Amino acid sequence: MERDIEKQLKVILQGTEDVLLLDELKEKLRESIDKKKPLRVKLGLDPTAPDIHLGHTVVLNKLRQFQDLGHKAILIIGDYTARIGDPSGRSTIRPRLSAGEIKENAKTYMEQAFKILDPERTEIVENSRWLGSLKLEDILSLTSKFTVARMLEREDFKKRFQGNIPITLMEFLYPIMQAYDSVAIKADVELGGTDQRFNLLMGRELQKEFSQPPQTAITMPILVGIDGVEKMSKSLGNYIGVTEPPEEIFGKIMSIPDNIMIDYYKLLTRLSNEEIKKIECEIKEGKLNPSIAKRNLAKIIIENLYNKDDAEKAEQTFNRIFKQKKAPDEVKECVLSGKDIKDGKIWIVKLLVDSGLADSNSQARRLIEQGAVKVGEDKIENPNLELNIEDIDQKIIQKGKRHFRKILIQR
RNA sequence: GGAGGAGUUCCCGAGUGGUCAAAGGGAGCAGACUGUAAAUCUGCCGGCGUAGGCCUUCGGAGGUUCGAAUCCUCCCUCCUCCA
Repeated sequence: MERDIEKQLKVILQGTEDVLLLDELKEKLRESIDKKKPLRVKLGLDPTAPDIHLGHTVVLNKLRQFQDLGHKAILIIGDYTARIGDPSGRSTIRPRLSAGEIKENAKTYMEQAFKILDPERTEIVENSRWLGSLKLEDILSLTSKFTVARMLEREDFKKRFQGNIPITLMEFLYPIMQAYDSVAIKADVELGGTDQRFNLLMGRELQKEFSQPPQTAITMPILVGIDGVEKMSKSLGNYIGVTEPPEEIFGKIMSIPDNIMIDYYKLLTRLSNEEIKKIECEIKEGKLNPSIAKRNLAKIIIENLYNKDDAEKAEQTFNRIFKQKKAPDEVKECVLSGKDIKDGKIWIVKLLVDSGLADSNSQARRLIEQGAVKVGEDKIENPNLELNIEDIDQKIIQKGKRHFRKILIQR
């Protein structure tokens, strides 16, 4: 029994930032094992954007681990809360979304979340189910349980308040609604990023008000984006989407700064602490080449989202392009038709723009001047060059290291 | 309701009558190098033109002026303070 608890704990605690409270969690596990009753583990996702990225998967992975330990995952689609917008970590008010947008987003969210979760052991609920039917009376009753001072204890609210940056009353309501979700589904555990700490704690408090045992709050570190600086987010453009093609993911992982690699290992793979420590040490001692470690990381991540084959292929493509400096097997095609061809010739600048390799003539010209353009094996140096279409049919045109187009002439 | 402040090129941000397509930083792209699309260094970074040059841009619309991102008028948006 004790060993069982320890075993589960080890998995659960992997990579976590904080557990409130750990002793409570142990008790819950004990009871769960004792009565063979799985824990109800809550994760709320607000469908505020159509795609999920690796940042979201940190917490999804944790939920998956709970599932693998036999617990029940309860995924709350925050279709109602999305309309308010979580103020966590924000310095400004969020733009509000329409019901239609939210519905669309929720759909893709689900599909993508199941790249990680086991659908068999997941319960999905939309929080509009209970939040939507609350009456003003109910809301008054809920809000009466919390004080303004308590709200302002929260770091981001405090900062905004002190910095004279507006906070709407609606935003104050957000944590309360999220807390109410926990009451509604009787959560034993709630997962979230560290920025969710306050919201998770509110859940505990509200559950107590409703005479429920308070949920254990487990927070996961926030994943830093591929720029290595800001947190991963779509709006900052430093993200890797879970639906991106394997080759793209591979490349993006290879482009993360070395110094965040270990964090990625910790948060995006299910390797044990020991295994990760080992990798870290070997890199430090010079036994393991960081680029190899990064390759492995990329493969593990792709394997989780796709499968082993795709991971292998992605690596091969990468090798082809960067090691052998060759075009990949599959190259986007660019079909040229009559209108840009004059007397059987086409201007190189035009070709670059038409194929989408350059945004404008000026840019294309600059690229050529910088020696970034190749047609077939030949580097192009003259921006005024006119190419015979006979010579370039089926050839590959390349911009920089990694952008290729195969030319097809349509007659 | 009253008073004040702000809106600049993808983002941040400098710029208060000509030398402004607009400093600086970031992002992006390219080149060199490498262990990688890391790091570092260098270049490019509104559009059109082979080029001289031309065109469009500084919240919007007008106006003053030989000339405006910069001055004036009106409008729009955002923010702060007082109530």
